[in-house]
Amino acid sequence: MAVGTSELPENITIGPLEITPDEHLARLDGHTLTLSLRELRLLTELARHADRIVAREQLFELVWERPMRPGDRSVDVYVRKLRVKLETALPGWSFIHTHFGFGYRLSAETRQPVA
Amino acid sequence: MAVGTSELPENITIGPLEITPDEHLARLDGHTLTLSLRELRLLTELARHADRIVAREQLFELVWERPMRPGDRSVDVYVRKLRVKLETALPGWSFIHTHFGFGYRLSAETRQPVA
DNA sequence: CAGCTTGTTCACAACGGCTTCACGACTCGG
DNA sequence: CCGAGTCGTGAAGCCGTTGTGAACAAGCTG
Repeated sequence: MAVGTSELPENITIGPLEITPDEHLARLDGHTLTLSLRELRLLTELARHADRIVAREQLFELVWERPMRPGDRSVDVYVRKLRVKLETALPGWSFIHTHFGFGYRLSAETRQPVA
Repeated sequence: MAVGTSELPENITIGPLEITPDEHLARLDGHTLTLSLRELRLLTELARHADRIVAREQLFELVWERPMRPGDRSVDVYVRKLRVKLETALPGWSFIHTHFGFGYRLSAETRQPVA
């Protein structure tokens, strides 16, 4: 596979979460998620920076490909949408973690021990 | 693998759905479906890409073997016809899933937990 | 030719996605 | 414990996409 020409989005696995940006597809626990374009792109960017905090502004620019206007809440709104869909598809796990004043971080964590 | 021209269609099984393109035949839950040529070909192409999203245009070109004109709704209409026949033959399951802005995806899912 | 099936196209209804706003809950420094 | 700023959340409005029923044309069969 040629690497480096232009950043090809590749498959990403974060615990039970698998993302295949090429195919506009994300699966959780084997179950295909129904995501809108923005939702998928946001999830993809979070996943590409898994376990690291991504600043809200950086996240916006990666997904929306334009600078974020001050006070724009779009990222929050889409984080919410993703959280709902992820929680629905796989209850008991949490993926998107808020870092107050900084941004968000993606990592697969079980809220309860997997009993 | 060469793609497209001379590939012999093979039998495909997607959950309770079995397709035998050779015999222009599709069975659902043991029940033989009555499909027109277009319907069968559409279903077959969806099945060949099971669990993946097939873009509307790609689907059209696979089935109609000519480029899709902008605004052509044929795929939608035939998806509808297939959905009706599939639902009639096996209520409670859904097979053809819409991915807004991209296309369709075939996978066997029960709407209600199989209690 | 009459009747049926298939395929195509259209028009309108219904739905989904994106953006923005409003308000309440929360966090943190002091 | 307070206040300012940040985040969570639900909903409205607009618009493009998809769902749906039906009309119409073409071909086949008896």
